[in-house]
Amino acid sequence: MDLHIFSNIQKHISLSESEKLYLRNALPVKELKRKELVLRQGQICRNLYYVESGSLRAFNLNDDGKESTIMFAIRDWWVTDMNGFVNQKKAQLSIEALEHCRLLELSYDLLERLYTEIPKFERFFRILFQNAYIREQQRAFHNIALSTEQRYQYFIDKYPDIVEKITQKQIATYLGVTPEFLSAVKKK
Amino acid sequence: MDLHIFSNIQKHISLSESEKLYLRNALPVKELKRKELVLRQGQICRNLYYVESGSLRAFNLNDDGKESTIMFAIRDWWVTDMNGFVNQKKAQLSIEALEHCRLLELSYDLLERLYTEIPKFERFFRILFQNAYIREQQRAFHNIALSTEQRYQYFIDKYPDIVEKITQKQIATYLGVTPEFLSAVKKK
DNA sequence: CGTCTATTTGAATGTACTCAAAAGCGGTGG
DNA sequence: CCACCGCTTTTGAGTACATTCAAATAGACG
Repeated sequence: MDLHIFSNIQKHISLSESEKLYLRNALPVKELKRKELVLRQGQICRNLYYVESGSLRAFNLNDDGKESTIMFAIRDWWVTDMNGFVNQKKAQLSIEALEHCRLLELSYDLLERLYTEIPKFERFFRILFQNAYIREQQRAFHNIALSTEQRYQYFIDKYPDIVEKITQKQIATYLGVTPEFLSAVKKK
Repeated sequence: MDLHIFSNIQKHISLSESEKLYLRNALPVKELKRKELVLRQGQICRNLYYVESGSLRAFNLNDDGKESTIMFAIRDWWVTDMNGFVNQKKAQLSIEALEHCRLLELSYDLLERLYTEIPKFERFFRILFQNAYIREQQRAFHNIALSTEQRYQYFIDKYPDIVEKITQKQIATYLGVTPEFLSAVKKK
C-alpha cells in the first residue's frame, strides 16, 4: 500500500492488509488548492484530516480582525479543530491550504466505528493525543515563561520543515506578536 | 467501593468489581502535607497521580529563579509531568501540595500493564489525553490572543474551585505575568 | 502573638503595539 | 519570460502594556 497514512499509523500499532484495504476505501481523498479552506470557522467540524502532502494552517479570526495561528500541519500530520470535532460542534478555527494539498478525510462517525470495531485504534489515538497534549503544554509553558526571541528561536529550531513553507507574518500570528515586532526582534 | 477514582474512570469506561479490587490493591495511597513535593524538577518522573483529595500545583523554576505554573490539580484531577512520565525521563516540573493531599499513585510500569491487560484503559486515557489536549490548546490560544485581563477573567470563571485554593501570586505565575502587574490589572 | 509571605502602591525602565509609509518579493497574467 | 500588482517585510515615531525595584500594608500560619 502506498499511502503515507499507513506508515504513520504503523509507528504505533500494526495493520493487517485487510485493515489497510478497509481504510483505503473508507478515507476519501480531498484535494485542496492553495488558499482553499478545508474548514471554516463557525461550521460544524465533521472531519479529522491526515496530510498526505502539502501544508496547512489552522487559525482563529476574532471580531477585531486579528488572526491567531493555532497550528501548522505538514506532510504526515493530523489536523482539525479538535474541540469542534470531538464535540461535533462549531469550529473556532479555519483551516487553509498554504499550497496544493492532498488530505485523507476521517469522519467523526467513522472514527467512532474504528474505536469499537478495531480497538487498537484507541491505542493509536491515545498515543497521538498524548503527544499532542505534551506539545501543547510545552507551548503554553513557553508562552508564559520565554521571551519572544526565545520562542521564535525554539520554533525555527524545532520545526524547520514548517518554517520553509510559511511567511514571517504567519510565524508572528503563531507566536502572538505583530509582524512588525517580530521583524524588529530578528534584526537584533 | 469508596474511592473517587472509580467514578472518575467510570465516566468513560465500565469497571467490574474484580477490576476495582485489583486497582485498589495496585494503587498505593500517598499522603502529602502542605508544601510537600510529590515530584521534584530533575528527578525521573515515575508516577501519574490521581487526586483523591487536596490540591496541588505543578511549576517550573528556571535559572533566574522565575516560577511558571504549568497546571493546578484539585480533587478528581490527574497530575504529573506528562512529558517526563511518558518518556521516563527527568521532570521539567516540581509538583507541590497546596494543602494536605491524598493521592493514588499509578506507576509507569503498571500503566503499561493496564494498557495491555485491560485494553479499555487505552480508551479511558485516550479520552483523558484528548480532553487535556483540547484544554492546553485553548490555553495556548488564549495566551497569544487575549489580554491579561481577559485571561484572568477566563481563569477565575472557568476554575472557581481552583481559585479558592490558591493565592493571587500563583495565578500570576500561571498567567505568565508578575504579581504586581496582576494586582494593577485587578484594581481597574 | 510574632513572623513570614502576599498584596498593594509608585516611579523608572523596557517590551510590544499602532499607524503610516517605503522597500522587497512572489504569483499571476499578458 | 517579463512586468505588474498585491502582499510581506522593514523602518520609525508615538503610545500602551508590562517589568523591575523598593517600600508600605495586610494577611495567614505556626
